[in-house]
Amino acid sequence: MGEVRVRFAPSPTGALHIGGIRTALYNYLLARKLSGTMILRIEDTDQNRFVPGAEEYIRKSLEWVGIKIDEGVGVGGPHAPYRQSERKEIYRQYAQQLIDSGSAYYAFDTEQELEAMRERLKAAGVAIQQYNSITRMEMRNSLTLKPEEVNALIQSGTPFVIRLKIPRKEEVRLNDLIRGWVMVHSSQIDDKVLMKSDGMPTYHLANVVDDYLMKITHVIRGEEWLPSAPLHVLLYKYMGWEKQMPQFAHLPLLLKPDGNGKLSKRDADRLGFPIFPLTWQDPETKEIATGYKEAGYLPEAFINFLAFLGWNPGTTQEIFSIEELTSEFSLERINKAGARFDILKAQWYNQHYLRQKPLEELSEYLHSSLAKENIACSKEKALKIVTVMQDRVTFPQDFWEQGKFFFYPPAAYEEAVVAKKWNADGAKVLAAYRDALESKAAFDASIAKSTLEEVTAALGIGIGKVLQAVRLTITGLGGGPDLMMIMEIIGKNEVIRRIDHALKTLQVKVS
RNA sequence: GGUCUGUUCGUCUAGGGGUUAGGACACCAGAUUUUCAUUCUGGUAACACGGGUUCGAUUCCCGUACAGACUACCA
Repeated sequence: MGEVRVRFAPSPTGALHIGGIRTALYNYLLARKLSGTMILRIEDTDQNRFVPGAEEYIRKSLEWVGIKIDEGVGVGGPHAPYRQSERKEIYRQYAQQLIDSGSAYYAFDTEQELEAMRERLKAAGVAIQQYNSITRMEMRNSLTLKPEEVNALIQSGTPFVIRLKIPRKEEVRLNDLIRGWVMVHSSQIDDKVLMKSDGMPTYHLANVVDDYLMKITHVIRGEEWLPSAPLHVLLYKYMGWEKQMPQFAHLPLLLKPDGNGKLSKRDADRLGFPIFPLTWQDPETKEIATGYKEAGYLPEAFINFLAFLGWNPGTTQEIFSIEELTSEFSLERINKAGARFDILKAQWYNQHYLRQKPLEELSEYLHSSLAKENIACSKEKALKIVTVMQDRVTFPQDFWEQGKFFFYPPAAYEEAVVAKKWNADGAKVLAAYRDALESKAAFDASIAKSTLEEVTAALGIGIGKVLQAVRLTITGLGGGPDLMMIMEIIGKNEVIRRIDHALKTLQVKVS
């Protein structure tokens, strides 16, 4: 076999969702694994559903997750254009070829006539109500009309579509790389529209023509396409392209976390997790949907997580860089069954990758994001904070969200902790600790600790008895990173200020 | 309804005619951390059901159930 060529062919009808990204990823992994070419084709043949900005969104999303396009929209290539709306003439020619060879025909039926036909069949108790080898003979098309009539209709500008003439009885077989042999009888397939009355091709025609012309070797797409794959096989056959027909691999679907059905944006909204890679604002409704990127997911975590939703290496290794994925990936190890989506696993991956990040990078991140909020923070302080916080965070923003006490005194003291840990001994120690700290020239974590030890020893109070009260005083919380490090980071003066404040406001509670 | 595709712990999955059915996430417990989290150790938990085939079936075959997709001049 020659060079491997795969394509990701989304339709620009809105934001690309997570399932689409996974499809793109599998295509990309196969291309890289086999030193092939990854093509991006935009399937914008439905003018009604076109959404401005969607194409750019697709490109940016792929870029964010690290999927590089070798050929296609945005990068060009030998088979340009890669936007189907710009290839209209090509499809028209091939549709004509099909008509000439007798594999397709013109149909002039109106929407009402089609509806009436379906109603009639339904009323008669016919199981399938479709335009097929039987019903087409009673419709208005170039099979039932005289050639002169057909010509007259076309000349007069009557809207028409071109339909594929599906044989009445033929066993259509295809060997799916994931599912094995799939057989469908042609009587189950309808005479699909190939060219719409607006002159645009439908997915079926455009897809087959482009895959052929662009020399695609593997069609990797979602399982929702499996039912129409036999139709595509027939198209290859009627075009005379059987030998060049790509191999098919239909991917299992992503299912909603709870209940039944496939994963949808509604589930994501309802359960509170992102469904899009990047934040997307619907140009119509203006509704904003937060993306994985903005929610704090690292692209490497996102990719690792996604790759494992339907694929596994067959070993117990679960952490894979994109490079490792490309070398281990294989179509054979893709599952058949749909995968239920679980955001908790994505969070675990994120936490893992975040911990692998170099401290310098994290502190740089913290420093710059604080600067954006106009919060003063030296680089040294940022580095200390991320050092002490790194193994407690899941998302980068947690450094700030769970570490506000590094910048502000507690706005309130956690009720439960006050009730349980604040006591007279604590207040007594704190008052003495405050004075002891004030008298010391130097200050850091170890001095903070030794001073506290001295004070508690002098008062004859166990340090464990009051430590939580000290923490409460400094952070307002019952848990957090090493207290002595927190004190070092905020500095002696701030520690004293917070103790004074706590003594003033919390004292009353013990009297 | 019809066609097609599926079905191993709660979830993602490994495995495959004879296994203590393995791992990960989640959950629970213990240890460490004079806090919480981390970390470590341990634990609960699965072959949808019914028939075959077979010495033996979770694994192969057939049904049933359940689930999903498709059934447009949408992709």
